Amino acid sequence: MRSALLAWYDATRRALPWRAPPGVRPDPWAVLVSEVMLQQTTAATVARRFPLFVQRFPTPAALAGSSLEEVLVAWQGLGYYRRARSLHACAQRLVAEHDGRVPDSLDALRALPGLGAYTAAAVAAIAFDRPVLPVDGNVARVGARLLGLALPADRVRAPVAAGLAPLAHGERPGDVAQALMELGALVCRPRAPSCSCCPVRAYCRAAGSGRARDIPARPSRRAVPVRSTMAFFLRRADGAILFRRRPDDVPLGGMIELPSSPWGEERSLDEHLAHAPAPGPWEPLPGEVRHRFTHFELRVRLARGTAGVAASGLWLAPEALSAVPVPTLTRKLLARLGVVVPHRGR
DNA sequence: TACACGTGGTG
DNA sequence: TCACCAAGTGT
Repeated sequence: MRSALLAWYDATRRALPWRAPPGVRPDPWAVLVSEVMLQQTTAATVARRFPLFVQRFPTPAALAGSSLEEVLVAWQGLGYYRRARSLHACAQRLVAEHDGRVPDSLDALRALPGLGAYTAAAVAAIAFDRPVLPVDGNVARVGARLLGLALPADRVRAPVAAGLAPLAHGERPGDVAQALMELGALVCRPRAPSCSCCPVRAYCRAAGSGRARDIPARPSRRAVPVRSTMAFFLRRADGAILFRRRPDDVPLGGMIELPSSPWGEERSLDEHLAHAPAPGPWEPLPGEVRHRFTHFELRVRLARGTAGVAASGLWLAPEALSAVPVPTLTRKLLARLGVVVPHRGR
């Protein structure tokens, strides 16, 4: 089973930007950065963004010596922005406590900000060939099928970790980990597993009984609540647009947005206008912009202010937006208003 | 433990 | 259009 898996990996592995060529020891910092980026983010997205990021921050010292603002700018569009904050803190810890290098023990990795059980194990295995098996969503699914565990998806990690742990021992534990993840991404997919192409089908209890598609069981979904707001667009004669910076301790913390009323229940126009950044008049625009966050949907109506209205805040020319962190929501609103935002790395 | 936390691709 | 979901972590 182990050798069949590795043989398949050697023959079909993708040349992803963070992967060292076969037989070459990867740069542990690059592995760490890639694993943090890959948390709940697709390999295709990370593949586009990773090269520029490590070029910009090639070492822990380079990232630790940059401002959080610079890191957030480089992280734009990747989502889960707390990861960028954690990575910044992580780099500073590496410089302060580990001589600017990534430690090679599981315990030391696990103690770093932003590295949980999965990522610490992944870095230990992939960068240092430690005999540990990181269990991510792919490995959990692959393992649940191999072992025939008909449990809900959010309960399979522990039994899979126990059942597959022996695979981590022996040669090339890092490649075993990546092979299982690669198998989950390419063959043992969530909805349409290609069991007929699977290199370890002979060892799979779910495939043997034709149940692969139904394992693991899907947990039931709850309805996604809707919140509403009104965003205010004010543009000066010189082209500058009024923005504000979100506080550090909220979602999208430290990032740039249009002034808006609080996100919440549906409100009347007058209630929204009470939160406008200037007296007005304001011209409500038709339609709304919908943006889906992880756990709620935000519906944004837009109002355009009259040129010449006095307001204080963060006035930025569109060209200046490349130097500040702009989340996708703000980008979407500006696009609706006909403002194109420059963006690196997309 | 359950929930908060972003975004883009996909069928 | 829309639900699903992807190399999870912190609280």
